[in-house]
Amino acid sequence: MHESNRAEGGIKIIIIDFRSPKPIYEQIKDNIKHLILTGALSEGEKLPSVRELAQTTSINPNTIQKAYRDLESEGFIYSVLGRGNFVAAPPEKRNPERIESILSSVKSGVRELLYLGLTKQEIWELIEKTITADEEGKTHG
Amino acid sequence: MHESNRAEGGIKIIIIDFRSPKPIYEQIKDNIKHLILTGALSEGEKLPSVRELAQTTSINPNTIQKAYRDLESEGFIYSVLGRGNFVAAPPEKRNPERIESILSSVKSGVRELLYLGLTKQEIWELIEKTITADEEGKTHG
DNA sequence: TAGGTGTACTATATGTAATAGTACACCTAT
DNA sequence: ATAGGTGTACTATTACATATAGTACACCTA
Repeated sequence: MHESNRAEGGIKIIIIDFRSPKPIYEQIKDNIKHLILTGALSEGEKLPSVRELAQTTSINPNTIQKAYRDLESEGFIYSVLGRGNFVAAPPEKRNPERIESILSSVKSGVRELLYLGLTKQEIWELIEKTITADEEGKTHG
Repeated sequence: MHESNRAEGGIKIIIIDFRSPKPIYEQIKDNIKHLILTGALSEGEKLPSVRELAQTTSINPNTIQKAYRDLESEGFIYSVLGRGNFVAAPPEKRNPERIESILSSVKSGVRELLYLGLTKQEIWELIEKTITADEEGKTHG
């Protein structure tokens, strides 16, 4: 099992599965997005540099840069030339198109869960359980 | 028996975006899955043949076949040699691994919706609205 | 100034996706 | 038995995405 991880300098953990059909840069994006959305990474916090993360994960710097570039264009992080990449602030205004896009995939997932035999109540509980767990995990001072 | 369960007018709706980064066979899979999960296609109903769907969508038969093959291996449809492809029955036993996999992506989506400013209540309502809409759309005899 | 940083660019190798074509076994209706 | 439709399995080719390797440059900080 090929996996790389690292915990230091502000980022908790990055796990890559080289055998997954999902592109490496997508896995990196999902990893960092998850850390931000769950509050494991706070606004303004510094991410590992392109070269550092490339070394610690044994992944090509170009691949790391592509992940960072995407994350920046999606508003999750921002880059400062010569300094590094940092966690951005959550959006202030709502983006209806983006919301609709994500909502669509969530609906599809819920439909499939119902198809697999789960009830609405079960689904609500399973989702809410982890969401509230996220809240607990955030830095509360 | 002059009237058989033919796919008159064929299948309801198959929409392909040739400019999408998502592979064509994935789009076909998602389309058919959606029709099954929403009840637009009922158990036992016949799907368009590989060659017919290839013609009506202007897509290579091999691409259609790949979509059908995947859907069969995932349990949504079943193929009968010489007769065609048909909608399978929903699973009887629960598949914990598969449920966990889908649940994971649903959670990620919900987390991102919260990040985008939606509240739990809003998300519950938006999801449940379409789910119940699906129920209304099914053939109720 | 030196070293770390983001960024851009070319080039190459690999795998997937999509197409085109052919062939065969099976089912149904005639 | 025959003809036509069906699923299925191949080969081959083209196009594109992914990942890698290497180089170069502008910027920031100590």
